[in-house]
Amino acid sequence: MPPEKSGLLQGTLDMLILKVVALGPIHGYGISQRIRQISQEVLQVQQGSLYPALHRLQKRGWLHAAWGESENGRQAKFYSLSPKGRRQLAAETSNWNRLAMAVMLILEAAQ
Amino acid sequence: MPPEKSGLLQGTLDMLILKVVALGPIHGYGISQRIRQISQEVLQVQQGSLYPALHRLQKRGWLHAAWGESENGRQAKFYSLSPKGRRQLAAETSNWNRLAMAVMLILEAAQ
DNA sequence: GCGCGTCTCCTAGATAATCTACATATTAAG
DNA sequence: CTTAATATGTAGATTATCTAGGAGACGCGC
Repeated sequence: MPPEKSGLLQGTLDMLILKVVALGPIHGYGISQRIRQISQEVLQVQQGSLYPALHRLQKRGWLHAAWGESENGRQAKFYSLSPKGRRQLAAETSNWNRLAMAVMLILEAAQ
Repeated sequence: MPPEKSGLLQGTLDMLILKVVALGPIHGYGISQRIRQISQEVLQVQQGSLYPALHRLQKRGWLHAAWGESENGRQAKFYSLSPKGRRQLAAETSNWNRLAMAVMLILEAAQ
């Protein structure tokens, strides 16, 4: 039963990445740390999910990537949000809100 | 791009079904209607998702099924929640709350 | 009596996201 | 000198959900 060990809600990864990148240019490894940190250790992005997702988002023109130097002086690929990515983030966020509210309506339905 | 046409948040269907069944015995077709209705048309469960899910939940011992007669006098399979199913619903609900709160933390992170 | 929409069940195959597990290189710390 | 952390990546498995079918029964309008 993998659902309970899942560190993510399926379908939210793209949105989470876009949001974190929207806070400022950041490299892949940093994105996963930031998501963990902001979510207080609740959300954990596996590397096997992270990198394919980054490539996917880049391919769709939502992220731009450029090699640079990390805080520790290492080579790292820094991602930033394109205008298209910004629009996508807005769309996904509003969709998430609609759906999450709807789920809560069900969960709070009178016993 | 299927994410925006999705009538569901991936991974929540089992929980939604368990919750609706927890409100009282109900047949499959009724479950999908009820989810749509309570969610104010936001959540839409396709039949191709619904029936496999019901069989899955039954197989895991969370639901019990029995043939009966619907409100319209037709043959319908009525589902009810087993004790195991009740525990599962509680677990999934608390997990959902944890994850949904964490997602919101990210989405509300300072710009 | 016919056709149509709705109710109610079902399955097969496609799609796509995420995970596990692996591989690699560099640096810091012990 | 070896382990942990930083940083990137891929291949293959798993699994949920969707699309697109099929089927039977009932009620209603004509």
